[in-house]
Amino acid sequence: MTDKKQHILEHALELFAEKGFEGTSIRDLAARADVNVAMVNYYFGSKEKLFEQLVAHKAAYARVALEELANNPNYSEIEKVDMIIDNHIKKLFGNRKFHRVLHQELMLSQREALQAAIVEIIYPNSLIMRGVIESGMKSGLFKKVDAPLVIATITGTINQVLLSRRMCNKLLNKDEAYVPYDDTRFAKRLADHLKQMIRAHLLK
Amino acid sequence: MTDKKQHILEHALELFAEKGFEGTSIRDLAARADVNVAMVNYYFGSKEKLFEQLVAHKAAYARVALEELANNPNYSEIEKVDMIIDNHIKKLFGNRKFHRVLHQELMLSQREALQAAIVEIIYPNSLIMRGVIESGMKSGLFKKVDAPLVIATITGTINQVLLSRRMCNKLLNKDEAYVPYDDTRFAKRLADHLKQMIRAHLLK
Amino acid sequence: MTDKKQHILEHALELFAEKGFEGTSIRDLAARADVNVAMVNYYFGSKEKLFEQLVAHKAAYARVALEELANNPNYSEIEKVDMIIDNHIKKLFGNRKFHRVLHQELMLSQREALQAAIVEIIYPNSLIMRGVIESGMKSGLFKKVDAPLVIATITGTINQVLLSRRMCNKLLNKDEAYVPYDDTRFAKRLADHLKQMIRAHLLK
Amino acid sequence: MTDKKQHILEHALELFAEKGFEGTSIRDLAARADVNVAMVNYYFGSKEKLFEQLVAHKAAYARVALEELANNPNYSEIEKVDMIIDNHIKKLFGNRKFHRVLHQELMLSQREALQAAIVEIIYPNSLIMRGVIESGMKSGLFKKVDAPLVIATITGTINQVLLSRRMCNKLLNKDEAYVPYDDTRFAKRLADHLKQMIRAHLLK
DNA sequence: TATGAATGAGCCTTCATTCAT
DNA sequence: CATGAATGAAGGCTCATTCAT
Repeated sequence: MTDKKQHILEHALELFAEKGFEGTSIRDLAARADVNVAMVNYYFGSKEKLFEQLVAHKAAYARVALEELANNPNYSEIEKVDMIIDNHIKKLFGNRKFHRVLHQELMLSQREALQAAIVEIIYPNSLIMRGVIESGMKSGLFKKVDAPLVIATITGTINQVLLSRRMCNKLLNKDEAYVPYDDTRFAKRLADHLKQMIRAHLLK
Repeated sequence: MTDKKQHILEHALELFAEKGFEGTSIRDLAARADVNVAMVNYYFGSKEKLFEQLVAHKAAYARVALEELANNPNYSEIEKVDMIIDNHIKKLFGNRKFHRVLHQELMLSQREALQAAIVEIIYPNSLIMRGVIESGMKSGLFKKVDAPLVIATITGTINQVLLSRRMCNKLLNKDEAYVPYDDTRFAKRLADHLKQMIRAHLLK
Repeated sequence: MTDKKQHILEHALELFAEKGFEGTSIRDLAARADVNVAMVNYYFGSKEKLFEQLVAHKAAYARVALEELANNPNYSEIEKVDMIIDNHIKKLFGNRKFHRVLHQELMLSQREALQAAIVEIIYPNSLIMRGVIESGMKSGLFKKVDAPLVIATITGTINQVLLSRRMCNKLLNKDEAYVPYDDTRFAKRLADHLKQMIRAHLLK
Repeated sequence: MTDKKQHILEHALELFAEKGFEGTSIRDLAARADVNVAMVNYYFGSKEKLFEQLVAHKAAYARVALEELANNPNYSEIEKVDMIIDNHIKKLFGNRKFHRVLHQELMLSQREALQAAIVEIIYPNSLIMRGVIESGMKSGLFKKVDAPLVIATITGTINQVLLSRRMCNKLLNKDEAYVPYDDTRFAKRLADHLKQMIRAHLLK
């Protein structure tokens, strides 16, 4: 992919995250990326296709494998859960703009095809988490729990603080200027909370 | 409020939930509610004000008596937590369209005033939950936990399954036609998961 | 005519003078006159008809007779010219809002029928002036002059200072807040100028 | 400036002169100039800015060398006045559409910024005339006169016949089809009237 | 007589997109 | 490969007017 396309995608991500798909105009985008308005259609065909390419392009990050971790026999299931939590927080915090864009789309009932694609991006990680949890249950290390909902808890808790900074800050009693996602202490705090809770829930 | 206004608000809620604020045009809205396009501006002044009124109107439901529950001395803190979970699931499931609309807006960095209003709607519930948890910690019933993040877990878990039916079904291995939110067994399943996990996390 | 109609016409005159016909909405008008928007159509049938009635109603003032003066044998023609000038200034200054409305319409090539009506309002006065001037020429008191253009000079000079206060003040080196039309000294100054010039032009 | 812009401006001038600023819609304008409705905003940004550019563009004609004439020592003041009158009539007759547009705006109390711009266009000419008259008074050639009002007479007389053809024809006893502004004999007649009158008024 | 509610048409503007170069 | 020019469609909104009461 050319640098220019990369450049446009990068700025598009920001704008979509800030203003949503409909709220972002090609003019906005061209202005922000400092390219001609015709460039977008020239490179991507349409605004919608740009959006799809953005998802496809950025999705790469999501496909870095939790898999290895899941298959590694050197760790116990509970250690794997801990690592998954750490890994997940790090990844989502680092890609929070993209993550917001995904969730915006997921929430709407338009662009169904894209939604399916997004699910395919997000779901594999869930599957791996599930594998670990079920393995833990089978081996007798974990209690019998509702694995899908445990996963919903892990991702849901992270999303809850990730998707709206305003809401997050209110919850944490922070002032509006605080950016929790750049604060490694907050990442640790969140990870600790999740690990502790999930351990209490899973371990016999 | 007149029936017509109610009527418009009801349909607007649907559309906003499906297509987002920007994605919904006044013409869409008028067509869905079967009124003249000028009606919307006649009644509400502008699309934005319609949205605000929608939030203000629907927000009424949110001010139900969680507070009474929290202050009721007949229940222990852990019982209160259970009840809060049940109450929360019921309330959010029943108003999921509105809830989706709120979260869409919350995710974007536009219409700041509206966001602040939304926070004011959602936050009080968090505050009450927090009071219960802290009371439980003080009384020695609960372990020392990160109360704000416990709340994030409760609301985040519910949101995770609520905000995207497609994602939820995928997670649960259900087919696409399944509507978990109308299935009381699913509500119970979710409540059980949350209660069990939160109990494990909170109780000494 | 009812008080209410009068009331509406009065406020309509102001608005039309300030903002023009197209620039004035029935809503503006209803708000300014503090009546229901439907009143205007109820009373006058349409915005255009209101305008026509406004012209017809206010035109009455214009038909107060210069005639008597013109036919009065006790005055010489030059005395009559002086009186016509004084009379004209007084009348136009006193009805400057209406006069502005007339000239706005006269300048546009819409509402042709109305234009004809406006000409009929203004023209008679010209005719009388013309009679006086021609009588003066015939009696040998006046030089041979271009009577229609003399009239154009009298009315044109008054209009020049009357139709745009901003331009008038600039010309007179007055600040923007000055309202020349309420200042009797300015009326006298204008009359003196016209009389002196017209006398120099007419008298042998 | 591109041909297309010129083209639009030309037709816009016509329409504004016929129907006023508010009375002219962008659709009218696009239809008359045979361009897309979006073109106007593409080129000018808004209807109001189009108008401003129209004024700015056409105003160029107004900055002709009246000044040189006024400063030319080879002519006496009365000769200069004569030349100013000729020059003024020629200029205004030749740009009567533009001139009507200016006066329409000048008459209304909206778009104040534009009015100020218009005054800046028209006023310099007045200033030059004034300089000539005052110079004549100082040199003893002219009587003591009210210079600003002499200018009001010159411009006012021309405007009086210029701004409404209908009124002008009525005054001149011409039929409605007559176009005085294309008739050089009428221009001469008007010039003769003004020169003769102003001479009688000014010269000792 | 008087008016709040309702409407279809039209307003200016911006949109995503296409095209000629 | 890149882009300024151009466009039809749609955007939110206001208009004068009508209607039921």
